[in-house]
Amino acid sequence: MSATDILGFQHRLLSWAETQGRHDLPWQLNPTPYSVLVSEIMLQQTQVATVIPYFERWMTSFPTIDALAAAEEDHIMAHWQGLGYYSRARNLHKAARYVVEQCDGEFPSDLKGLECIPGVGRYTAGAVMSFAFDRYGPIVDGNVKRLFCRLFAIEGQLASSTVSKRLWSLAEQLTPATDQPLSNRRFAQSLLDMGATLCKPKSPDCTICPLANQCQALASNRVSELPTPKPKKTLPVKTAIFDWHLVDQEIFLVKRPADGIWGGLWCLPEYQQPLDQVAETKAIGRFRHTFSHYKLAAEVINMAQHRSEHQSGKWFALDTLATIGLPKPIKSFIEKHTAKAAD
DNA sequence: TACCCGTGGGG
DNA sequence: TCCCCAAGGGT
Repeated sequence: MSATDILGFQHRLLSWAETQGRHDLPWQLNPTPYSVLVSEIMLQQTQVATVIPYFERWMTSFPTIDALAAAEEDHIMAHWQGLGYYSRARNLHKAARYVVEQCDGEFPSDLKGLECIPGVGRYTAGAVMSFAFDRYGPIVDGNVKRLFCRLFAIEGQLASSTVSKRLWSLAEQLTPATDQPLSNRRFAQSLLDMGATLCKPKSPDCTICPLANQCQALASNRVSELPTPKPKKTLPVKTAIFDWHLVDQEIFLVKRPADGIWGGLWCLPEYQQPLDQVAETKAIGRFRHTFSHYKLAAEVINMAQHRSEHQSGKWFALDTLATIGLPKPIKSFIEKHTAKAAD
């Protein structure tokens, strides 16, 4: 694109966002590097409406990066419970300690420095640059990918290195330099707003799009075909057995290791063995759950002799479960099977 | 590169 | 019900 085309793009985009963009999201109110980081991590692969109440609670409980760095992991996980992708919460804790201990409490204000923070990749580094510092920080997220793939009629898998390089290259070119009159913060927000509310995955509003004139997908009637959809795969089904011990309104839970699914959360003890190899069991119930990459068919039983094998386990009073993090399906199962006690 | 990592909204 | 996919990062 010529320099004139780039300026035209930037001005049409920002002028549209001035009236049609989002200006009242909680993390737009008084952005600091810390609040921007928290919101960006929460927003990874998670919808805005879902994040808002989590963000509000988080900033109330952990208002500063020092408060977060000093917090207990269980307290942190309790605040993340239900958001999913729990490594984000653990990384955010690491990030706080990193900035406090390695950076003297001061956020790096350049892309390279930001990408050294645990859980911060190229997108998030650009977002912090733009939103927190109002400086040059190109961003390529799902919204930008969709918008650019249509504007420039880019075909091919989004995950491929060629498409990825092309998208980042475009973002670097189209993002205004730090010292230009255009605000980097407003530019980044406008890109996201355009992708999220106008250039939507399904039924985009091309008739009122200020960029329709230069949209190559629209010109060639390929808007619905771009970006190129991912090849779909059928999810494998895994089975799991969970052990149920409920005595005097207390339940026995085990803290899951950090690396696997539901890392860092408290859960019913899990067993992989076939059920018929376990003696003296009582059926409690079953549930199904779909993850991003597999389906889980779970059975919950009571195995009297197995509880003592879990040194890491602890008993929790049912009315204290809100103070720790539990996997959503486990929490739902416990609530369902202890509901009668509340009446 | 492709897989792992959650949950919920909306068509 | 099924499917896509959401302000991605780590490995």
